[in-house]
Amino acid sequence: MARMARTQGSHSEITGPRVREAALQLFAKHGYAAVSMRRIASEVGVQAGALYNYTPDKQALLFSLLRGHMDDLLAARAELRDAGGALVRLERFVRFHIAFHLERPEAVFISYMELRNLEPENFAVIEGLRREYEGQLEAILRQGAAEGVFDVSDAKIAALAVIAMLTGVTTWYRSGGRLSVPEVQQIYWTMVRKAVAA
Amino acid sequence: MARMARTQGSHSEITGPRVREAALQLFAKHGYAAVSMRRIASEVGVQAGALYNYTPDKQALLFSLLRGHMDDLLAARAELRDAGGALVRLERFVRFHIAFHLERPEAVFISYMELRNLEPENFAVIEGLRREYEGQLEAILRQGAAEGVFDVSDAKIAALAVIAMLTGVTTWYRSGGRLSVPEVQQIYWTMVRKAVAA
DNA sequence: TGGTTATCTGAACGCACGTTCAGATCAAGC
DNA sequence: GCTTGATCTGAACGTGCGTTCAGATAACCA
Repeated sequence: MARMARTQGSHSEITGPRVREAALQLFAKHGYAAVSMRRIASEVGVQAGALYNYTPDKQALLFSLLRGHMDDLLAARAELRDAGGALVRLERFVRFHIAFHLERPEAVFISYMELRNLEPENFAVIEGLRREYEGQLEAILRQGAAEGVFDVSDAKIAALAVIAMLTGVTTWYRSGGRLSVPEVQQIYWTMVRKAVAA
Repeated sequence: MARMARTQGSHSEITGPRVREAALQLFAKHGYAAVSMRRIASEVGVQAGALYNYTPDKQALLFSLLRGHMDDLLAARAELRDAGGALVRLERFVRFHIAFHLERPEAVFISYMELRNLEPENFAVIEGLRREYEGQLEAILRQGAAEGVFDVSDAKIAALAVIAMLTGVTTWYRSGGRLSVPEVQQIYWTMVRKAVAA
């Protein structure tokens, strides 16, 4: 006797997140274009058609993942206490950035790699959120320059350089490896502090 | 009257490089998996079948591009004078890395993005070449630590951090923009020098 | 318990993919 | 100028793609 339609225990609150999680992992591992809807469905344990209960199409699924990641990033950053002198603000930023990014390496990966697979208007949205985040670091660097504790000839470039350096941890860090997250934070914070110091 | 086969002016010395160049540009812009052989062929002005005079398959084409890029990188680096104290060696490395990478942004891009589309044994080759390059910077940092001019707690991590920061220039630099290459080199060299200074 | 809605299957659609190959045409050397 | 080999066309192959949808079944609610 064939099971032909709605399956036992099926629930959108369960299947929905599983679809997103499977897509995230597969996109990170193989790339958006290389992953088929059928492959995502098979990971979830469902037929391909069922995915369309959760996304209007494949592109929207990718965008939703990137958008969610950027929203999470900005929300987590907004929850951080952010008062004080430029030096302590920078230290908080550095430690936050590393911890946040090491917690979700797949989302970080696709947020950098799959931008080009976004339709132009979707791309613009993500790009805008990213610039907002970069702008926060830039503001800290400017504050420090004004306070006289930092010496950066170009705050915008310095912000991009620091973020590139910090985000790079996701390419080599392996949990359970030689270094713990706090140790990594300490190493990078030391380098950043010296790099921008007056 | 239909032109049916070999076309006028066709030459492997001409078509071959054009195939590689078209593949490089398209892979960089849209990603390996998203670019079809037909699309590459159309860019070259040829039918898809003709590409197979120049590569056994699509995967080999990608690998050849990455391999060529890494070989170019190591060869160019090897041509550099590399004697002297750690400080001047580091400065040479930084300026070289920026100049080299800004000259071939597409190759840099795919060398980082399309690694996951390499078959395991091809991946291992590229990974090995990359480690060799990273090792050269690491050695400079160790030398500087021994000389007492650098203070880096972990030379391997510091090397990766510096390379990530430097390579990041390719994501924002636009030729004809606000900054010239020498200006960019100066900004980054200043930050790197301070970051690792004793 | 019965009716309604949410969820999923299975099949189908047209299309594009990577790759192969026989045959046509051009370039080059004698 | 003819022959030979290099180069390309055009068609074809099987496969897998994203997406749609009618119908079947489970979950839910009155």
